[in-house]
Amino acid sequence: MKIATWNVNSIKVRLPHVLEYLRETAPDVMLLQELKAVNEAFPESEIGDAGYNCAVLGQRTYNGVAVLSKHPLDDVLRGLPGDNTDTQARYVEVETAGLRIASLYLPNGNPVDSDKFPYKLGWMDRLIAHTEELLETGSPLVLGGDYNICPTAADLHDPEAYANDALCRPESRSRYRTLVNLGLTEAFRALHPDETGAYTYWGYQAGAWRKDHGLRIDHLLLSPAVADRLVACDIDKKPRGQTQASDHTPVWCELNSGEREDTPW
DNA sequence: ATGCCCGGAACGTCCGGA
Repeated sequence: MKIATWNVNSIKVRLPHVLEYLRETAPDVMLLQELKAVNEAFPESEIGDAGYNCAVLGQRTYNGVAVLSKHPLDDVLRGLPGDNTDTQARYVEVETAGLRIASLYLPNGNPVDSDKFPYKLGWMDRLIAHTEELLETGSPLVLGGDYNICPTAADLHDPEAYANDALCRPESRSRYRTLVNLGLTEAFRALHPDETGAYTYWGYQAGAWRKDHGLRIDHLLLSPAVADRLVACDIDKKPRGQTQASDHTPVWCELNSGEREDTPW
């Protein structure tokens, strides 16, 4: 089965691209971020016609996340636990296809001298705490989305220029490592340990796409039982090259059925 | 140089994005 994640930067503008992507690549589960639309404006009927059930946490103007699945969706959790005063729509988690799976849009955190940076770090602390609880349940888990984290200097075109950026700051990266070190596998890096120049985001400004000045900030994190099933993971650059593209492009992974193919003793 | 481009909200121009 295939799982993909994509920050679409407005579901209203990007719906034709999303429908085309679903038709061409047919993921079992598609995680979307930056819908920039309220629940009522989410194109559930068009996506339903394409064969997908939807779990949506929308918001006006900013944020907004969704999980689309060819399989039934159950036990939907809307919002990241740990702060009842947080009104930003950045997390939705479901049970589908035998997995616990979340679509997340981690705060950007810039500028780092504003309250946005501590908000990002606090959100990451809540994500770590919630993930610890999820792992304790033993459910196979996938956490996918726009993490707004460049894990290492190998994950962006110009590390020096971003040294003090919230995407690269040590406070951000250390929390990301803590999250992964709970026992998660980052799918792309696990299968492409030495690849450089692999990006999922190219800004709209300064010809970044044309010059391949990108960042790898969209990730799929897998719990151990899911990582055991990982057979492929890659970045689909095609959507970023289309006219009226999102500034992000999809990342996907392929999981086998979980049946061991070797002969048991 | 925190702007270059883009989407949203709104109707002039600013905010947020990363």
